Amino acid sequence: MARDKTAGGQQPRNTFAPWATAQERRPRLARDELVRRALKVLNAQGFDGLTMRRLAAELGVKAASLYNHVRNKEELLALMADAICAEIPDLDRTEPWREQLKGMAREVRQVLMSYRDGARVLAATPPIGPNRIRLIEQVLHALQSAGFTPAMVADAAYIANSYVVGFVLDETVGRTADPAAEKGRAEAARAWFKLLPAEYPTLVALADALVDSPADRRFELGLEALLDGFERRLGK
Amino acid sequence: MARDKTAGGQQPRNTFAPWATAQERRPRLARDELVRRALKVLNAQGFDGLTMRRLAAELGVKAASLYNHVRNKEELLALMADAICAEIPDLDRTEPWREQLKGMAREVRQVLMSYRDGARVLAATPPIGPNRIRLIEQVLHALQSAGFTPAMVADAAYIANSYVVGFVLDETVGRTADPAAEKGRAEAARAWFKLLPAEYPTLVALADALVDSPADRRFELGLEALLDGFERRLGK
DNA sequence: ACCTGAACACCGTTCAAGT
DNA sequence: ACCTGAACACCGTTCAAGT
Repeated sequence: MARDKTAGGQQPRNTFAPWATAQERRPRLARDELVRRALKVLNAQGFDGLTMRRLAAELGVKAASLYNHVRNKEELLALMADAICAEIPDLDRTEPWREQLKGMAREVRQVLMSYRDGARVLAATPPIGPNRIRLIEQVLHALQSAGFTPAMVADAAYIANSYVVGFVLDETVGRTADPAAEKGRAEAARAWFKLLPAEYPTLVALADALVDSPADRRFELGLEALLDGFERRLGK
Repeated sequence: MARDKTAGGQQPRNTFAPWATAQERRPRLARDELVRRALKVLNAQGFDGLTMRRLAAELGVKAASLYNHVRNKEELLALMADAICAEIPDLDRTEPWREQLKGMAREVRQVLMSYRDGARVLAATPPIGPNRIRLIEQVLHALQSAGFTPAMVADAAYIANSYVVGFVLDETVGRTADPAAEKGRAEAARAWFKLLPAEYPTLVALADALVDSPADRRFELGLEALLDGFERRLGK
């Protein structure tokens, strides 16, 4: 009873496990579909709204069924993180190391921003998926080829990753999808800054600069600053 | 019934609300005590284990009572974040701007690391408490006095904050309190790195450098790199 | 002014039972 | 091989009721 509530469709009734009857067992497909749908729920509900029960409902299934495909929510999140990273393209090895790292950082930020709370998924999850490792490998390679020492390669890669994810995390927190609401938030912040008591003169004076600082420019600035610092240590 | 389970003590039975009978109403004290205890629960149980119900138990009270002192858990977390920031000392205005920022960054990291999941509390919370604002004011002042443009002051302050919090967040994730377990984790990571398939030659080659990179050195490196980058833009 | 009991609407996860 | 019902041990939050 109560079947077919999920989609409006002419597709098979249960879009999650139709292959079970349609052909050979293909557990791989099930997992991929699971993750795809989990990302859909993430975009619709946000990180805190992504729930095993809601994902199950999205799949037209009961929550307990999910545990046939995934050990627990932690594993689901790890799979989601890797699926997100799968969208990040390979580095272009023909470019100089600085350009390679810059491109990678921009791509990571862009992909993370294309999902609601994408950075939170990455931050909540150990970097063990094949796609994340692929990216790490490439960053390490670019730095090593540039002539950095092994210790410096390791540190620079860590730092670059933590900068990008931390930045997007910061950028995302308390953010809404609605651009009108965003504008309201900005104006409220501006007014709030300007009304601060006199103990905070610099903050009041810089209120406009703080509110109007575009995240894109800020991201580039921090990135260039970091790369400047790395470059300076190329001879070690 | 079942009173006095909380402490082992000769203090008043209910250490949370004794002032209610002891003297005038002092709601301020109650809030401070609430936050103090919440931080204790945080250290004992971690961010995910910090629960309104557990905090209530720690205070010898039922969960519903907490809502007399705090609007909701979000507000509690904001108060906790500000209490943590209260421990971070003022900048020393007699020092050059670089030293001031470096000192602040180190202090923030140190204080965040002194609490279990301290960085998660900061990251989950908007920077609106008086102590956080005090720190922002001081960083802005240091940068402005150094001669950076308003836009650059705003960006550099944002970036510095996001670097420090992001770094500690990264540093903390999946970490345990037990140093023996930490050592085990490191060795497992080393072995895991070395066993990666041949598509990841750089990662395998750098396994030792990656595992042995001390977080302190890494933090300093990223910090110096950022400050180098900022300094380079002093003339704008 | 504060605390409590009881409830509401949720969580993640397990497990015997079904097909 | 997979899904379900039912349960377990939790969540945050509200609200009428007590003192």
